[in-house]
Amino acid sequence: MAQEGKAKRATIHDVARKAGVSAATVSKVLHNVLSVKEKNAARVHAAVKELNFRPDPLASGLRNEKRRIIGAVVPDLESPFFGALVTGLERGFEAAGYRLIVASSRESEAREAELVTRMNDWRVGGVILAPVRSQRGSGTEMLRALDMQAVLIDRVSADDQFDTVVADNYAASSFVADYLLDAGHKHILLHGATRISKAVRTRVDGFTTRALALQPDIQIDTLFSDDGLEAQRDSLNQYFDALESDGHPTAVFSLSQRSTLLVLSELRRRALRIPDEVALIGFDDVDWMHITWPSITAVAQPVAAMAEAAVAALLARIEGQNSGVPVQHLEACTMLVRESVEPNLSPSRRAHGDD
Amino acid sequence: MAQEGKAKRATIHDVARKAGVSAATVSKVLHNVLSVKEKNAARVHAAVKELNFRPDPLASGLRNEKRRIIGAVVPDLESPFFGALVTGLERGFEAAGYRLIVASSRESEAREAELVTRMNDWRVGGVILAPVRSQRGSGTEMLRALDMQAVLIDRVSADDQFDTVVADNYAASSFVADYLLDAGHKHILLHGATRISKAVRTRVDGFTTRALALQPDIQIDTLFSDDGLEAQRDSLNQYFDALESDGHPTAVFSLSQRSTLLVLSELRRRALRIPDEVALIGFDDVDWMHITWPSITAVAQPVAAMAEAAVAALLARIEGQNSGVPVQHLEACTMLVRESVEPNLSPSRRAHGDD
DNA sequence: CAATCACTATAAATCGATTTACTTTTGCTT
DNA sequence: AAGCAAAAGTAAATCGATTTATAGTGATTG
Repeated sequence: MAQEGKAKRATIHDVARKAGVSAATVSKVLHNVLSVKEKNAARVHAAVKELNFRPDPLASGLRNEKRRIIGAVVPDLESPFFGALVTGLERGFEAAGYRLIVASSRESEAREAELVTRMNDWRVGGVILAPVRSQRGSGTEMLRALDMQAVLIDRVSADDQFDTVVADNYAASSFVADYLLDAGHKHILLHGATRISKAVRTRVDGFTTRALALQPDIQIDTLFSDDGLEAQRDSLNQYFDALESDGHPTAVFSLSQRSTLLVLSELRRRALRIPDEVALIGFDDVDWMHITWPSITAVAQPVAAMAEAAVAALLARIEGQNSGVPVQHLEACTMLVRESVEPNLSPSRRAHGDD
Repeated sequence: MAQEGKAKRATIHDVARKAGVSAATVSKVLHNVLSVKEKNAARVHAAVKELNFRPDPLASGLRNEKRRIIGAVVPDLESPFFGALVTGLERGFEAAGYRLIVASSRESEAREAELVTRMNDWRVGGVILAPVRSQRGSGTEMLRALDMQAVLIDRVSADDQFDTVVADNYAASSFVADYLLDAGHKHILLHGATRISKAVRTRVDGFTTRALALQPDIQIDTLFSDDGLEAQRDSLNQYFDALESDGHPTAVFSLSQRSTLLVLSELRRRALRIPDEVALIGFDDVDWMHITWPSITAVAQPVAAMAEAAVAALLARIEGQNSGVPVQHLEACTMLVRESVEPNLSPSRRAHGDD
């Protein structure tokens, strides 16, 4: 009993011997092939239990062309967004009887390609790739070269070979424009604090297009910086200093979580009251946003829906139900209305230059 | 050329044929065995390159007893702590020539045991397990039963079979006591906002023991709640309401990230100035803490050091350099001094009941 | 010149499950 | 009871790399 763990693993042949049948029969029983007599099946099951047998995935994978394994490559495992995404993917694939292998490219294109190659070595049935940069990166190229099944997610636009899944940044930002203009804002700052990616560009587009359509004379300032914390604080600081004489924006649309953090910090440092003096709305919702005071109105990315869509799309490809042209799945974002934007202010309090 | 990806993968025999040698020789070349003539080695390398050959890990794993693969099981991939931990582990093991497979138990003990079993099936060389609850959970039991090499991390105390790696919660909390008492605080709230775990209990112990030793008449309130957001806000609110008449604590030691968030929120709602009226120090450091205003003084867990220690400990076991009794690795935390605690206040401003 | 040693190289066995191709049983019909 | 199709069972091939046991090749030595 004490040495039980030391004993060599039972193989399918051990089970066969104990059950008095052949290895082939055991294999059939394990795979629910019907052509096995009740009696033998029972003996096999008993032997399996007694010997504590589990098939060796290496051996079984060697013979099979494809395995029920999916690989996921994300740029970063430390961010809550990708953490949640991976969790959702894992849940979805496991429900369908697949295993998920997760790896992080750590924002490196070279690693991304390397991981895709490795996953091909492991004969995964397919890959969910969240590329470092866009769908034209080296990871995607490798997927193409190796002729793998894959779904691209998050930092991509439509692709001519792979299904893609992205949050509907455009519609969400467009809605933010509606919301802020409806609340009476006429001078708005768009603030970004990351390298300008496909997603951020789309957010700016969506907002600006809609805002200008609604109100051609609106004043939209944009401020981007990705130089590290100090430089970012400085640039925000300088922006507000420069404005002092002709009035400040009455609302800020921060384009990422990090940006929201920076803007919030700057507004507090200047003792600008939220939402009275400056309203704030952020893209990306994070746990602390509903707990600050005031709580922050934010656009939540549909992580769960994105994971689900990606799972469904990849499984449809793998299991051959879908061999049509690549589809782009746009998942709708949700705006979580909290306290940092006051709806329907009287226009007078929102006039320009009345400081 | 266009169909290249479709072509069947090259095997070691294909390489052998192309190079005009046997498969065994190719294998030797790939493993840097010296007994191969320069000329043949060169031909093999050429053939490998030409056919774009990569050994099939399934086939090679089948023959070998153990593979250079490590499994990591963490309770949660959405938290920045475990995200960073996993990233550190991955970096460490890859530097040593091992691959890391990551999976999340999603706070379920059953899943934890299942994942450990699965990793054993995959013949990992060892496992890094961050248990859901403690070292006496089902994952650890499974590790024992399967006689696997493993290192336990984070939510554990010393174990009699496995090396363990934990942050030195006791020393850090003890230091926080020094720091707050040195700053003149005499009434302190300890606030927890998660299920009481081994780690949190140690934090309370460390703080209380030290504080009482330094100053026996100190007033330490403790408040714990894990009932969900609203209940947590309520309990904090009630605590402060009840105190109104006989003065409030002049400092709060929040015992987790979430707790810091809740306390911060409540203090702001009550318009209590930080650090003038109430000082705040938190266990766990998160990105937003150095960006709020005022920024939050916090104890940072040594994630990188923990990952490094776990990697080193496991590799030492696997590679047989260490077969001694299990060791507990205590990694020192760092206190990041920011603005939410004012050092060395005059005692008068800190007196009780002067509101 | 035969014998021995050191080096290279390889054929074949091996790992464990799956699957193919084939044999044996069983069940049913006439 | 013979005949035959369907069902049940199995031996052996297979997947691809590694490794063992063995064979070949020179070179060196007694």
